[in-house]
Amino acid sequence: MSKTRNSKNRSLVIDIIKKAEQPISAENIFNSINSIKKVNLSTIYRILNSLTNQNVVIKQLKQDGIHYYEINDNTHKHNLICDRCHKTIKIENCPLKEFENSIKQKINFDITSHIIEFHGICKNCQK
Amino acid sequence: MSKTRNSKNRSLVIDIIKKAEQPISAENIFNSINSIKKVNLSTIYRILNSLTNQNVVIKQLKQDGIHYYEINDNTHKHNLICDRCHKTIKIENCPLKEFENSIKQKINFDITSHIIEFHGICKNCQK
DNA sequence: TCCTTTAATGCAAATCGTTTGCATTAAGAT
DNA sequence: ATCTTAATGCAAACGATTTGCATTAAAGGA
Repeated sequence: MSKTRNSKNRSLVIDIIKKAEQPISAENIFNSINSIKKVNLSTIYRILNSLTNQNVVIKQLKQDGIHYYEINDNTHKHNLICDRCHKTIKIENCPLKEFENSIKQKINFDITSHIIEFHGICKNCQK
Repeated sequence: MSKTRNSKNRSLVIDIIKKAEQPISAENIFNSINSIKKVNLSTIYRILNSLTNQNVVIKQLKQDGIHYYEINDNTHKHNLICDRCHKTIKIENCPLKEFENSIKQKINFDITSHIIEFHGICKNCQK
């Protein structure tokens, strides 16, 4: 294994993902950094893949065909995506723990991971 | 609205998706049809998009970056994907109904749809 | 049945997010 | 300060899907 160097871009990317507080796309990160200094998109992708492999961030492909990244704080969370304002709301408790247990008991399928995409309309946008 | 014609390819595609009994990709369908008669991939995509818009089939983008199609029988189901044999197991009852209600009550977010991707190891492959 | 209309198709090129090869630059260990 | 090699920029490639355009073939009416 080669050692990961602490490049400026790498820490910039981490900072931006942290600040975002929502899953954020490569292009978004690219734009954020580019407003400060010039970077190449492929650099962003390489950094993101490295961060993903090292479990620093979690990568999820959403139904819009774009990968979104968020900090991996080792808690299992899900997001609610508002289809009107496109904001994402974090929810802390995962509703599927018991379900996964019951599936294990019923049909002996061992669920090791799950990805959910919730869509709907947030409180504000319902007005 | 223009009227959809009952082309041979269209009904072939529907048949193949039905027979598959698993979510199936455009390329899979393409190969199936091509073993019988010559078709163009873009034709398959056009048929699939038409079927999706007419709610005849349901389209889901999975984490592998490929769209999978299954017949829409208007029941809400989910699939368990075995990461070893890559088979898909259908599960009939959705575990998220109560959860969605509780979210509505707690934070007044109105969940209109959700997509789940369960991964794990099936009964057979655990041996 | 033959005509007419227009949806369906084939083909090639375009799209879009992401990845890769290669030459250059710069971390960070010695 | 020097050396090794990870990080970067740039352009080209990638793979799934879409699109433009010319051609073919359903399906309704004469």
